[in-house]
Amino acid sequence: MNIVDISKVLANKTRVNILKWLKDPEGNFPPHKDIDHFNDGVCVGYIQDKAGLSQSTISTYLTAMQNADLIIPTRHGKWTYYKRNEEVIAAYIDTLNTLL
Amino acid sequence: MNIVDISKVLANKTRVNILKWLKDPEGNFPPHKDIDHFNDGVCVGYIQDKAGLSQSTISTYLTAMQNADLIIPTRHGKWTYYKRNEEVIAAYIDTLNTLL
DNA sequence: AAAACATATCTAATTTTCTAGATATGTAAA
DNA sequence: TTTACATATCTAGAAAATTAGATATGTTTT
Repeated sequence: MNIVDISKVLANKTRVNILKWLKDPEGNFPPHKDIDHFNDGVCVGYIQDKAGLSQSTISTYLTAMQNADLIIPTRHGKWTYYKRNEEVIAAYIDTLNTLL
Repeated sequence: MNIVDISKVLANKTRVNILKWLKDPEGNFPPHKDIDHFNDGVCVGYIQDKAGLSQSTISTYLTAMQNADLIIPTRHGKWTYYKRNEEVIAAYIDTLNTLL
């Protein structure tokens, strides 16, 4: 858990929004076509539509967020689903609380 | 209180260190020559010495941190002292806790 | 008033981030 | 076994961040 790397992720409105949206997938995204739940998060295409940025940009963002351990990917067929890594998010805030 | 602007400040090791150091000025800096307390924080020169970066870089960092409302400047004679803005720091962490 | 000192701002070079188009890869459908 | 589709990676140009030297500003001292 790296404060600077995670802060870099949060230093961008779209990436902060993605984390917020993933907190309530049912409320923020349409249902998936292949599965009827959001247990593994949301597919890239939906996130892209909501963010209004290009496919490659969103993929780059998601990869950076995954490298910072903020989100967890799961492959379902041809889709990749991303969900929040609540442990790391909580640990980050906890660290800010004590160390900062 | 802007999440992205504050996160940009935290996206740099030296700036995070400055916030940490300012949490305990007595423990991290030598006493000032003109005054015998740290009520208004620490002068720029001491922060510069501790960080090991150039005067202009540290001044630029401190200005960015001040623009994000993370620190508060006070002028004493020819020195500028900087102290933490605890309200904004707490509000930032609070916002992360609920919104994020 | 001049010199000295602390800090801020200007300028500029280097590095990093942002962003998207083109292309590659992996999976499913025809 | 092509074709279509979803996502990832490559490439590259534009914008922003990093950093320091030079210079300006404000304050104190001589």
